[in-house]
Amino acid sequence: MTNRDAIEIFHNYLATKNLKHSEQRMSILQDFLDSGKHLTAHELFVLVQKKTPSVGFATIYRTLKLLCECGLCRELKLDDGTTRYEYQDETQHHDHLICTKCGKFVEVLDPEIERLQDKLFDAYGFLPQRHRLDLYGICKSCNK
Amino acid sequence: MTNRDAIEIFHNYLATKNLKHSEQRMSILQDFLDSGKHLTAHELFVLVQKKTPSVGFATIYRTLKLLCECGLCRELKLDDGTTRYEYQDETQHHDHLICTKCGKFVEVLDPEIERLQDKLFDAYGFLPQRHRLDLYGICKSCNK
DNA sequence: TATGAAGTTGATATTCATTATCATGATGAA
DNA sequence: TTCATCATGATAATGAATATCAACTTCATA
Repeated sequence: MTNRDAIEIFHNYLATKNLKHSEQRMSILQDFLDSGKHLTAHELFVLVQKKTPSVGFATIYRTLKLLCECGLCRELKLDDGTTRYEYQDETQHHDHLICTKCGKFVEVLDPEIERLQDKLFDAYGFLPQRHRLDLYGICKSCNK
Repeated sequence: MTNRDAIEIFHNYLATKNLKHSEQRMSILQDFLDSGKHLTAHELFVLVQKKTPSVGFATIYRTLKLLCECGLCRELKLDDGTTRYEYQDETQHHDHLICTKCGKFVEVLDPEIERLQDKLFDAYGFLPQRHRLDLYGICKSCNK
């Protein structure tokens, strides 16, 4: 999915909800797309402020909420209590390897694990909705 | 592991840290052990207050922290933002199936998934520390 | 069993992330 | 251009968790 696609998804979502465009929303989306992934709200705030200093903190949260609603963003509540937001390509689910020293995120996917998870849902009579797998460890460069 | 074992672990931990026993700590541990698992701090607070009304909120948090430190308790930060504490039998790691309607927790374990996770750590050169797998869905009784 | 150093407590203040409020400003269909 | 509606920034408010502090316990020692 290109940035253009993402922007269109956002526009369409605003349209269906009778919401309006705004410079702030576009600016936030742009920085969100351009930046590395897995930002905190505060980190995104700092990024956006560089180009659009007038943007307020509340608008960051409001826009992140919209992005989550339209599927472009995923909210990650980590075990250390922080919340991070990552750009989500709907077509590409993944889990995370997280370095507990430097905070590095690696996106991983193991089809076999995914399959076994569905088997677990099934075994307990659950209707699967989503899952959350975070693998915490120490990355190669931190482990020297 | 019996409750008696757990209490001994807690006592030993206090001893090694030169910490003291107290009625409050024992009362909290007892309720924590007796109750169902996966309590919020507030739920535990309410439980404890029934028997020991004078116990303050801060002491609940302080004691939960100690219990986590000595391995009797695991803190779960859930995707809905709530934090729950579960009694942890060190010998028995498990993951969770969580019903998004009624909040039911089912403890599950798939040795094959565990094995594949270690393979993932390995494939990316990570030193494994821990992981976190939450499966969200709708349980049988909520799906009727 | 009395002492006292050190740890513990409850109440409360504080912090921090997030959300709600509200007066003012921006958007866009007509 | 109008104007109903929505969005915004500033700020207040919330809620969970932690820090502070004076008063109270604990427990090793005398």
